[in-house]
Amino acid sequence: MPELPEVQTIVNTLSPLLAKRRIISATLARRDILTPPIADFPGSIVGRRLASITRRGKRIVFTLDNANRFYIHLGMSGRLVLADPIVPPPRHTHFVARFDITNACELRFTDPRRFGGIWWLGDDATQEDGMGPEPLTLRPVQLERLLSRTARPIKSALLDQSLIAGLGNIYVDESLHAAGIHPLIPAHSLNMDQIRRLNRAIKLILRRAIRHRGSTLRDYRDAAGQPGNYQSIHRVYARAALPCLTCGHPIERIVLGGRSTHFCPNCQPSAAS
DNA sequence: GTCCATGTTCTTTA
DNA sequence: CTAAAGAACATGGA
Repeated sequence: MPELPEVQTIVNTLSPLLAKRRIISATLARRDILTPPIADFPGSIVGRRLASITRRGKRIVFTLDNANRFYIHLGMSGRLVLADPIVPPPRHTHFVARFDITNACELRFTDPRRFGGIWWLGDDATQEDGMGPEPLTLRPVQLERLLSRTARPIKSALLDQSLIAGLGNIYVDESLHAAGIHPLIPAHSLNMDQIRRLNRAIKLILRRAIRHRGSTLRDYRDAAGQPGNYQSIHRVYARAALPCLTCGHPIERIVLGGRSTHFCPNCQPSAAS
């Protein structure tokens, strides 16, 4: 599924095209992707202008001109694509919206597995969203604070959206490798030097991934329907048994918290360095 | 048929 | 109480 870089790529494309535009039609093909199941979601957004499209964690947040907000989460297989209405929408297209834009295109939310969906937030901007800070602006002292509170493996801690927002399985593995930190090390036992390295590595990896328009393993597409390019330069993710691109040692794959976890036992020693 | 998948959340187990 | 493991959700590709 899309993680922060993929979601940011979509937002970067959609925002200049759709911000300040008016929604002229909306179709919710299946109600069960909407949380909470408000009575008339299309009726609540048609006729309004989009004030902004932004990213928060892995969420794509739409703010209307009347301060109502909703967000789309892409789950594992979700896509949010602008397409020519002449072209029939693919299977599993659950939501479509049109805007007062001159070039004929409509916004389509398509999600076969339906782990994603649309969440209606209403106009209360004060409510807590339950997510931790954004990794791209995180300071080492903040990261140290967050990690000091838990003995879980560092990989599990970084995947926890309530601790840090936006990281997923790919970029946690890539960041830990870039920082030279073993995924099983308890989060609270990282020393300050490791935390600074990790903080730097996360930002470096995320920025690089955004520059390459994200990673496409299978389902991810950007808002124009194009795959990302970053998957071709993953250094550990999905490279089990292949030589580490840094030292040549075979990449190891373990299962941690039910997720595939890839690391180089040589570059990422399990004992504190 | 099997296993696996970019996520989240709930339940079970220890 | 905490935390880790496991299962569930649903679809499709290899």
